[in-house]
Amino acid sequence: MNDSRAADVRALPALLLALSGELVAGVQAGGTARGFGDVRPAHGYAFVRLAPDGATIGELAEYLGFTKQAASQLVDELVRKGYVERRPHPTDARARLVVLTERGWACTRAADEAAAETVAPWIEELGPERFHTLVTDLARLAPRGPIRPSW
Amino acid sequence: MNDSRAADVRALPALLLALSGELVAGVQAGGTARGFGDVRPAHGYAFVRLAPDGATIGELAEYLGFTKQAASQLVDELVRKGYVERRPHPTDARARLVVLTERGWACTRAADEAAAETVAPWIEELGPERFHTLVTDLARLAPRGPIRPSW
DNA sequence: ATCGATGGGCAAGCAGCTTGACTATCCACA
DNA sequence: TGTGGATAGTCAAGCTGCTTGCCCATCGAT
Repeated sequence: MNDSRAADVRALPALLLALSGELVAGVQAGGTARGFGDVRPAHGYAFVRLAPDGATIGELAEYLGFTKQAASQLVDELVRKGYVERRPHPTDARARLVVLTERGWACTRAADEAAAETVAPWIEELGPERFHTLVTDLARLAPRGPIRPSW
Repeated sequence: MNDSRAADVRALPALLLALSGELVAGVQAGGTARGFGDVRPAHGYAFVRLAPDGATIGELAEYLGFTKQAASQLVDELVRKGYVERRPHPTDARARLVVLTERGWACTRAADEAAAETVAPWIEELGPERFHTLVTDLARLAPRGPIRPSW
């Protein structure tokens, strides 16, 4: 009994990493197939923060866990590729609000579709009930902070 | 019903990424606490391939999914830090076998401990049975290939 | 009006990976 | 048996994405 628990503990890390790796690869591939091959996974994490109402460079940097300078460069690249734009901040003349363009929203939707596509066979494999249990349990375990690239 | 399934599908990616991010962070922190702060997550993936019997540079490169040159540099760094050593290959004079040193094995054990430590509260939260179900289900879904850094 | 704190850009530097060219060795075949 | 293409690995150079250090403009408390 305790042996099997130890075996579970030993197996879990690899399983978790393998599965989340597969998810990232699936989203990447699905995004490319839909014409968004020029966004890297790190951009996806940024989109999550920018999606609802936009964010300042500083907020984005904090969310991603890197420097403002790096966040600014990342935004430069996304501006160049047409996914976001910098607007004047409504209440603070120092700050600028970074928001998604229409293409940015399209990319976000494509990523959601690609994710759903990647997950679909998992539902197939486990069946809806057991899949629901899995999601519920993961929800109990997962921290609620920002989702960052983890390598 | 179908609504709740769609909600599950939408929630799963973030949960999976959050949890595996937490795991990586936990292993990293636990490794640092045990005196192995100079290994990056990418090194960990290499250790997995090197652990049983060592590997050649080419095998390691293929496993990690990058070039032989990059694998060679990674090994250089690990040699410099005392985690691995290059030995002559027993049957092929062109090749060299990269194997873990005693410190490399110690680091591997520390990583396992740190992973177990990170996972422990999860068992606490779900209870042993439900945790076992979780691991079983993940095992049915996870691909069986190499574990690579995914960002 | 002043001054420390905050938002963010500029420039340089560094780490980790890729590409291309090269050497040493292997092994299949004439 | 020796010759030639394939393979293991390294050297050197270059690129990309991030950090560090510095700067200016604006904010807001006094």
